[in-house]
Amino acid sequence: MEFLPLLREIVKSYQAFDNYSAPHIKSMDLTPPQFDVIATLGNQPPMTCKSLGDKTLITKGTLTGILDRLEIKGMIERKANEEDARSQKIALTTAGQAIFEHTFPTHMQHLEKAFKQLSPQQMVDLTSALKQLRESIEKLATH
Amino acid sequence: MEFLPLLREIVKSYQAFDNYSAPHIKSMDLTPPQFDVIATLGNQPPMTCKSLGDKTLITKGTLTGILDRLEIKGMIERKANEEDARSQKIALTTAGQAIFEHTFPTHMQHLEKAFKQLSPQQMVDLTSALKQLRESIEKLATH
DNA sequence: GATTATTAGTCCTAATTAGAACTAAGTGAG
DNA sequence: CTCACTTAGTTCTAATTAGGACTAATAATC
Repeated sequence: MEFLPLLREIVKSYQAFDNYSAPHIKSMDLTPPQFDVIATLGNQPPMTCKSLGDKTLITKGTLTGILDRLEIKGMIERKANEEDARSQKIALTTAGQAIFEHTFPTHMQHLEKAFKQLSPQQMVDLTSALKQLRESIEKLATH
Repeated sequence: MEFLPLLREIVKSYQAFDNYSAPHIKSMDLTPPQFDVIATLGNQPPMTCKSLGDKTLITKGTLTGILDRLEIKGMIERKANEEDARSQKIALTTAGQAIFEHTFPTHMQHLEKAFKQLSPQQMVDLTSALKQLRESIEKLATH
């Protein structure tokens, strides 16, 4: 049971980050998943739902609703995929692009403050330790 | 922007853990928050919603619904609080206690496997690095 | 080439989520 | 004591969440 403090700390870190990030995103009239989608589409060629879901870690059933709301807000559009009629290409509209250009840098600056306390070396070390743990968890999950 | 890999890794680690943990909890006919509540009440004297929410990091509006469902399942009961008529004491029923005794150790064993790859020292280091980061984030959030 | 299997996305359901409004009950200042 | 303030929980709403059923289209196999 010596792993409990670590587990607890992972959960609390994640939630602390969320509690810090979410109000700022809300002040831009977006929800966190909506911002995530806009940020992922920004400065990228249009992509399929599948690809968007893989990058944002949002499952397909959830993604449909998020895209519906962004479409109503006029920020994204669904276009037919020439190469594969099963799928679509999701792209930012001009309005969505403008939102991206305004909100993305602002939010990155907001987040950067939270990480300023760590040295670059600490960030590298922490990242690689978490990665090792994650990969060992993922290995088990596929069994 | 050097913090992005770390941020990404925190999110992915958290989700990897969730993806590993959730199916096992579901196999015991509970949802993750329901299990969280049972585990928090287990081997503890009855506690108020407030206290339960603080420990599980579940907000009060959410907690009401989770407790409703656990009450319907006969696992918890809400009892009047003698000392303060505004609040209640939440307690495991006999059935809930039995579920706790069966599912808690089983799930701990399941989780332990995921952390076996890390040495005790690595766990301590990782925990303290995350804690430092979290505390610096929390300091900003209170502004 | 026909059949089978896989893939992409939508729709549906049950549960969670945060936050705000609301009620009831305790606390504190005068 | 009385009025303002705080606290505990419920209720409500809009959005997310995962997962399964479903449709349409593509790929794979024989």
